[in-house]
This record gives sequence, structure tokens and C-alpha cells, in this order.
Amino acid sequence: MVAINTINLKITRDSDIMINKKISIKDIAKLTNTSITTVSFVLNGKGRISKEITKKILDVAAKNGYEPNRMAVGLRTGVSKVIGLVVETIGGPFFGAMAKVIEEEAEKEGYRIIYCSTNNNIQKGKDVIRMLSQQLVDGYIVTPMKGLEKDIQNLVANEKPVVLIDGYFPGLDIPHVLVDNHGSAFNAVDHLLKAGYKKIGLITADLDLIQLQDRTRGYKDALKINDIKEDKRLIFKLPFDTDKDKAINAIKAFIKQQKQMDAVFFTTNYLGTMGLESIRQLELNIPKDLAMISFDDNEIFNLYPPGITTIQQPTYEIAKSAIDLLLSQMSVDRHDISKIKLQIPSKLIERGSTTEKNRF
Amino acid sequence: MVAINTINLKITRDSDIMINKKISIKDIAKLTNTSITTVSFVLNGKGRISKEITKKILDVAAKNGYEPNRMAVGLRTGVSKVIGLVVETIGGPFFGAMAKVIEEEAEKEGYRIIYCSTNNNIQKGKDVIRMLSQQLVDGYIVTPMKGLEKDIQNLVANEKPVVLIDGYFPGLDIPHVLVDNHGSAFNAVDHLLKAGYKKIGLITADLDLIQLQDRTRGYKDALKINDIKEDKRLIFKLPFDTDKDKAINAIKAFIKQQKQMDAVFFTTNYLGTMGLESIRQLELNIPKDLAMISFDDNEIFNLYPPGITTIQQPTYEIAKSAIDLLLSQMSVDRHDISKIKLQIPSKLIERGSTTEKNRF
DNA sequence: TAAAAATGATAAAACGTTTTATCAAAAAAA
DNA sequence: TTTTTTTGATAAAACGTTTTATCATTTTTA
Repeated sequence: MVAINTINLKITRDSDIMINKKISIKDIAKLTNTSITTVSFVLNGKGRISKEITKKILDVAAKNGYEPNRMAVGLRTGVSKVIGLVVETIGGPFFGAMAKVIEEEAEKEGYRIIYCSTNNNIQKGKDVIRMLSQQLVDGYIVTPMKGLEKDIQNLVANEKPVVLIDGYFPGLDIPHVLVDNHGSAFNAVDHLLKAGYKKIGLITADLDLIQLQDRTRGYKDALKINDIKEDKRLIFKLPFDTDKDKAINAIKAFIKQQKQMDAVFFTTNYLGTMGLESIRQLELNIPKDLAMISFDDNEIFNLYPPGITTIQQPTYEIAKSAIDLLLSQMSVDRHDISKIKLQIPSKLIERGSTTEKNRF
Repeated sequence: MVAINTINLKITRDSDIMINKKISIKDIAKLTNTSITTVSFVLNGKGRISKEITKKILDVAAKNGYEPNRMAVGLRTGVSKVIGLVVETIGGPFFGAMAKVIEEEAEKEGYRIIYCSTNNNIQKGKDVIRMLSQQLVDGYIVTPMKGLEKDIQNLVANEKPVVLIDGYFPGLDIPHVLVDNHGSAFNAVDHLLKAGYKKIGLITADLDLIQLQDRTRGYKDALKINDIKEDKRLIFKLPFDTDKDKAINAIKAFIKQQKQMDAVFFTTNYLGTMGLESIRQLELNIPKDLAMISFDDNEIFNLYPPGITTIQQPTYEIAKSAIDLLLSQMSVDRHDISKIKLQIPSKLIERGSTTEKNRF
């Protein structure tokens, strides 16, 4: 008197398109005349089950394309095998490249990536973190922004592994990995000074990000150490929400106004490309009329004549370190990485835009 | 005799960092002297519960920062509120831009994005789809590739909503949204011919993607309709896995060899930028020595003098349509969109690289 | 040969929800 | 007043796993 229970029924339609009425561990137990426990043990290599039964179960499972229900597993074990990636914006070369690396590395350990962008909006950041913390993800990689300190500390307090990337929270012991922003900016400006440029401008974004502050400090310290007096007029902070055309016009206006300025340092990639557009529209010669350096390397900076000197952030290393750190924290041994703060060195890619001043 | 059950205990440490020993619906029931069902009803606005009890429950829930356990909800309802985004690679401007739009739109409906890249590897694609189908996602946006037909059809057969993006499966009724590849390429090549260029080369990737085939057909048809004989030697297929330096060298070799060639059409963004690099290294003048058009617009093509004419894919429209289509399919009314095939028109951005031949 | 230990298999509880079916009490209709 | 209907609340089952505790059975040890 076997209960007739039409399970699965791998119907072969067309060539091999099959309707997989999702088979469960229970179905396998029924099909093999064993118990749920036995099937679970076999599938997870846990208990001790005889060779024959093991084989039978494995066969049936494979033949029916059994896949565990992640929700059930997640509910039972509290582990989702998903990592939350919270970045400023996924579009754009910098985070895009990192996302790729992170995904690849995570996949090797069986983790998937759920990603969210904040667009530098604090509320969005808070919302995103709250959502992810609904038992949905096992760990976080986050680009920090001012205002998210509490939220991140909460995660840490609840023993959720977190690694910050591209920034950090001053004074808080939260593991992070980022480029040496201060040093990189310092070197870049120093490089300009060594090449003979004296009046160096700074174009940055009016965002309360520690990265940008560190870069600005680097700029100022380089001037100071070279005995150059800082000139407030040479510093331009582009308001954050400015749209592209307006931004270009603002940059143009700034450049036109500062006639003595002979070089300019852009603190981010997108400022650099907009700067390039501005300089082009002003029909200024690089580096004769204006030398330039931008943070973040980019195909454009390589191609655009005469080549733009950049500070190349090693995206691969940063992303790799971050995901490695996170994974090690999530592994069985649960390394304590709370004190780990990685500074990855950047690379100054010298190109035509900073040719020595006396060379032309 | 109330059982002492230390739940939650929102401990206030530091300022407000709290240890949220994740409160559950059960805990709320206990705290409010109600039942689990009642709490669930209130939280979901379902059953009929009195004003007072509703308020009490809502208060307690809010005060304790209750968040439903997505795993439990998912297990019970079979709905994960997650969308799987399977693209070729998330790095790169095209998919990056689309991912951004998709994420934003999905978020409005309470969906999160889990993303995976295939790197144009069929096995990886199969694996990714298998993984995602472990009850983990409610719907899919996929960039199709040859070899994935069966897998995608399986999803559809199992009533999983799927929308293809940037490509399609010829002959299969799976909803998709992409640019009019054939027409766009046709127009581009026609534009070159109208501008006086006669010997137009084609540089494409040796990938079995329908998009590239359609673009190639567009190229050929444009020649045909203008009574120009197709010349096999003017077509170059770059092997897929070539690394960047080798690719540039290969393109250089091809260009150098085809001396009569006066214009060249690149079928993808990354081929276009590598082509630009090649042309620069060969010190050829654009468009005097060689005119060019590339598929996919890009900041570089706008900036690089004299400006490169491109076929701009409206990433926003494509992504928006795709996610809208998917969401409508997942909504309660479950629109049948199986027959929907959207062709989004592209835009030819004319720049200096295709100036009329008799103008210089 | 009897007691102890190892082996192989399983029942049942639990994870946190949603939802169906049920039920008592109150209100409305007869 | 009695019957019917409505209202408000709940118990219990189910979703698909993992895991603990249990229990025969067989093997080993004493």
C-alpha cells in the first residue's frame, strides 16, 4: 500500500527540456526507501551510512538533479552563503573592476554576491544595510561613508563579518583595505613640483569622505614640505550633485579664473575626465598651459594625448585583499581580523601631462 | 508562572550600538501577550485584529527593530524577492550602467539583485543558472549566449520569469530587449559610405554571439545595398581570449596589411578602444588615413580627438525595459510577456572620425 | 558466553514564517 | 428569546532542511 505521490516526474518534452517540479530530500528518501535523515547525512557526508545506501541515494539525487533549497538551509543553519557588497555605485570603472574580482573570489568559496549601491546617500546606505541584515547575508563589504558608523558598528557588535573598502572610519577598529590616499596624493603633487610646476591647483568633490580628505591633506603636505604657501584660491570643491555639463562649466570657470595656475590635481577619476573635457573645451595645451594628474587610472588617461599622469589604484589587490579578509573571518576558524587595516600602495603612472616644465 | 525567556534585550552600550539578538515574531507575541498568528496578521495587514492590539504589536515591533527573517519568509512563501542578474562581466561601462539602472528600479519594488558574471563561458553560465535556481531568486535577467538555450528554457518551463538582455535566442519565444543590432550596424556603415569611404573594414570578436552576427550582417547588407563587393580580407575576427597587448598588435597588423582600407567599423566597445590604441600607435590620422566607427558610446570616444563616431546603445532604456518587463511578469497579475521582443533604437553619434572624405 | 562497544539507521525537534481552519464571544437578525 | 452572523483571536500545519538523541543490530572485548 504505497501512497501514490507523484513527485518530480522528469518529463522529457521537446529534446530535453524538463519540468523539474523541484525534488526535495523527502522525495529522495521516499524513492530510496530510506529516511530524511539518512539522505541528509549522505548528501552532507556527515553520519555513517553504508556504502550501498550511500550510492543509491547519490544516484537518485544526481539523476533527479536535486538541489538543496537554500532558503531551508539558510533558515536551519543561519548561513546564507551570500555576501553583501555595498558600494557607492556599481557603474564606473573602479567599483566595477572590484566587483568583478570580489565575485570571482567569493564564488570559489561557494558564496554569491548581492550588491547594492548607495549613490553616496546616507539614508540609502542605512536602508541597504538594514535590508541585508535580515538574515540575508553572512558578511559585508562596504564602502563607508560618514553617517554610517553606527550601522556598521551594529553589524560588528552582532558578530557579522565586515570589511570596509576604499575608505574607513577614523578612530574605529573596523578592518578595512584601501590605497594610501595621503601618500599617493603627496607623491603626485611632489612629482608635479619636482617637474617644475609651482602653482598647483586642487579639484576635489564636496563630499564628506575620508578618502578625499586624506588626498587633500596629501596635497597640502606636499606643498608644505616644499615650502610652498598654500593658496586657498587654488582649491576648488565641486558640489556633489552637480550634473555633468554644469560641472564642466564650473571647472572651466575655475581654471580660467586662476591664470597663474600651471598644474592641477584631480582627486577622483570622474573629476579627472570632466577636467579633461574642460581643458579641451578651453583649448589649453597639456602640459604647456596646464599640467595635470588625476587619481584613478583609466583607459582615457592612457589614450588621450599626450597621456595623463595618474595615480593608479590597484583595484585587483584591493578587492582581493578585501574578499580574502572577509572570507577568512567567515571561515570555521573565524580569524579575528578586527584590527587589520591594509594600506595598499598605489602606483604613479607618469605620462605626458606632467612632462618636466623646462622640456618644452 | 511566566517562563523567563531572555529575549532581545536591547542593550545600550556606548552611545547607541545595540546587540540585536534578532527578535522574532514569536518574541513579539510573547511580549504583547498575543499569538504568533496575530502578530503575523498585524505585520502583514491580513486578518482582522483590533485597533488596540494592532497598535501594541506595531509599537513593540518598531521599538525592537523587528525585521522578518527573509529565509523563513522565503521558505514558507517560495518567494525570495531577489532577482538574478547574469551578465557577461559586470566590469565595463555597458553592463555596469545597466546594472545600476536595474538595481535602482528593482529596489523600488522591494527586490534585491544578486549578480553573477559568466565571462562568456558556457559552463560558468550553466553553473550560475543552476545555483540561482535553488529557490534563491524569483526571476532572471540574463545576457544569453549560445549553449544556454536549454538551461533558459528550463527556467521558463518551470515558470520562472526570464528576460534576456543584449541578445536573444533565434527561434525561441523568450522575451528579450536589445538594440537593433542589424539596423544600427547597417546605418553606421551606410554613414561611412555616404561620407565617401569606400574600403570599409570590419573588426569583430570571434565569439558565437548573435549580437555580433547581426552587426556583421548589417555591415554586409550596407555594402550590398550600396553595390560594393564584400572583401573577405577586410574582415578581421579577433580571437576571444586574446590579452590586451596581443590584441592591439593583432589589430595593428591587420590595419597595416590592408593598405587600401580607408575606414573601419568596430563591433564592440572594447574592440573600439583597443582599435583606437592601435591606430594611435601606428600614428595614423583619424579620419584622414583611417576613418572609424565603434559600437557602444563611451567617454573616450567623446574626448579623443577628433572624436570618434559611435553607435550609442541607450543603456538606460534597455535596462529599464528589461527590469520593467521582468517585474510585470512577476507581479500578481503575472502578465504574459513571453512573446515580447523589444528592439530599442540606437543613436548614431557623429563625430570627427567620420568627417566627409572630401572635406580634407 | 555475557557485557561492552561500534555500526547503521531513524524519529523528532527546530529554524521563523504564513495561512487554513477553528472557535469563542459579541452583535445582529429572527 | 433563540438563531444567525460578524468579529477577533488563535492552534496547528507546513515550507525543506540539519542535527540531536535514540535505538536496534552487529561486532568486539572481557
